[in-house]
Parts: sequence; structure tokens; C-alpha cells
Amino acid sequence: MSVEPLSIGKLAKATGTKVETIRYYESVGLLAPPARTKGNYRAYAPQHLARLSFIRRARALGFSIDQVQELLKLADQKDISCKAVDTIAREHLAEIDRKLRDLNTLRSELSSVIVQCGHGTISECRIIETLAPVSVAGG
Amino acid sequence: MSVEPLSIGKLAKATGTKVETIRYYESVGLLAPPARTKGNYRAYAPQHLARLSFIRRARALGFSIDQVQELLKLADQKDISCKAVDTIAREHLAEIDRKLRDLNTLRSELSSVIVQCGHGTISECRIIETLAPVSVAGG
DNA sequence: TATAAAGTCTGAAGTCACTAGAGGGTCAAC
DNA sequence: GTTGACCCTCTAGTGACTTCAGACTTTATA
Repeated sequence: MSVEPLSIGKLAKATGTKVETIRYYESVGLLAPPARTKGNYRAYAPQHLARLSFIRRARALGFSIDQVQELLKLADQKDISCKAVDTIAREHLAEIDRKLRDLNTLRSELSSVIVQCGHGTISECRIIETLAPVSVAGG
Repeated sequence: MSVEPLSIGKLAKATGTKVETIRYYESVGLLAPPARTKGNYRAYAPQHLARLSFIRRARALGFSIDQVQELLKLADQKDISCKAVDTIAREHLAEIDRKLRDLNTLRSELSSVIVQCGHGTISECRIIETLAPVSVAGG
């Protein structure tokens, strides 16, 4: 049972990506070139959809294109050893944990701002301090 | 008790930023211009350190410079109403929650890869699927 | 005190990851 | 058979830095 191929426009819509960005990803080797129709239109398979979704989300999380490439390699580990997979995964895990910590502290500060505003109080907003690890002397 | 001002190089080192990036942030109005020494060198106060730390972390989390500006405004709410603070904070909170969800799914997939590699097994790596919300038909 | 090395200054050009535009071809629908 | 939406390639523009050139300041060493 074969699946309908997607036009670039439909792929764009399905992933919330601009058409130009998809072509750009192809040009830098992030997304494999799809088959072409008789009229030279790109015809994407479902794997492209999954892959592009992943790329977009990983990019939105602050991973560089090179890092996304590495993560994608993990997914296709055929030509990569278990040890290499492990190393790459561990490195990314450490970075993800840093990001999670930062996001959580930012989140809790923002939501306390919201709560206080809801009560009509403008309180001290300590957003900056939450992500500034160094203690600031003198005050 | 006054605090030693920081040179741009020391500020850079303390925050893991390049000197040029700091000057760039000043040029786009993200970081306030510091005082200058007799020799026209930038002399940063501790507030700059906290602020720059915040900027770097927020950028690493995928917030644009404009968004970082908004977050910084929340911290200086003097000239901004409680309602505006609330609105901006809520919007950012929604985005943060999306990022947290994505990071958590990516994290759990990566750590299961690590566990399996630790046992010497290369299992199916489902990283892509974790961040590709759409179900892929045909297989 | 001289001077070399390291750090800083401004301004302009280069890079990465897109984004928009020009000029033209393809295709479904009327 | 032509109109309009969609697609093609190629080039240029934008945001957020990064690098470079040429000159000045400060610190370390002889």
C-alpha cells in the first residue's frame, strides 16, 4: 500500500515551515532530495514529513543545523557504532538538561509574575536573576 | 562599598560571550552602554553582568533578540502596566511550555538510547518520531 | 624607562540560517 | 486554451552574530 507523495507546499503546511526553508534544508543537506514528478516538482514521502517535523522542533529548541545533523545521524545509526551513538547522545543530553533547568526557572518566575499581576500587584520582577547564576554584590 | 568595574574582556569571560557579541548587543540596544574609562574603554557594572548572563541564556533557549528585549522589559516594569506585563508573560509562558514538552520528549528518547547502548544493544532509535507529532502511515 | 604583548577601540565585511523577489514553467479548473 | 495557484532556479536581503583591518591603551617584562 503506497502513500500519496506530498508536494512541497503541503509538506510546508503540514510542518509549519516555509517552502523556501524546505528548499534551503535540501540545499545544505539536512533534508534528503525527494523524488521529482514528471514536471520536476518535488514529491515527498512520509519519512520526509517526520524528518522535517523533527528538524523544525530541534531548531526551535536552539540546536544548530550541525547539531540537528548529529541527532538525525543517531536516528539512522546503521553506519555508526553503538559507542559513538552513546557519546553523541550523552553530550546532547547534558545540553538538554541545562536547557530544561533554565526553562524551568524562567517558567516559574514568569508564572509568579502572572499570579501577582492577576492580584493587581506589581511586584519586583526577578526574571533576570533567575537566569543570572552569578551573585551580584553591592545593593 | 563600590564594586570594581569590569572590562569588556572580563565580562566576556564571566558570561561565556565573545567581546564582539557584547559590542553587538550594545549596538542593537540590548545591553545598555556602560561608562567609559579615561582611555575610552568600556567599564561594566555588576548589573551588566547579570543582564548579559540572562541575555545569553535566553538566546540559547531559542528566544529572538526582540523576545529577549520583551523579557528584559518585564524585569524593568517601571514604565509598563501590570496588564501588559501579564500579557507578555503569558505569551512567553506558552512558548516555554511548548519548549519544555519538546525537550522532555527528546530527553527521554536520548536517555533510552544511552541505556540501550550501555547494554551493548543498538536498538531502533526513535528520536525522530519523538519530535514528529504526526503519525507516519505505511510501513 | 623603553618596548613588547595583550587588550581595547571603531568601522566594515563575512557567515549562518533563513526569507523575499524576479522571471519563468506546470497543472487543475473552468 | 487561458486563468490562477503552485512550483522551479537563482540571486539578493535580513537577523544575529563573527572576523578582519588599522589604530589606540594598558600591563608586563627587560
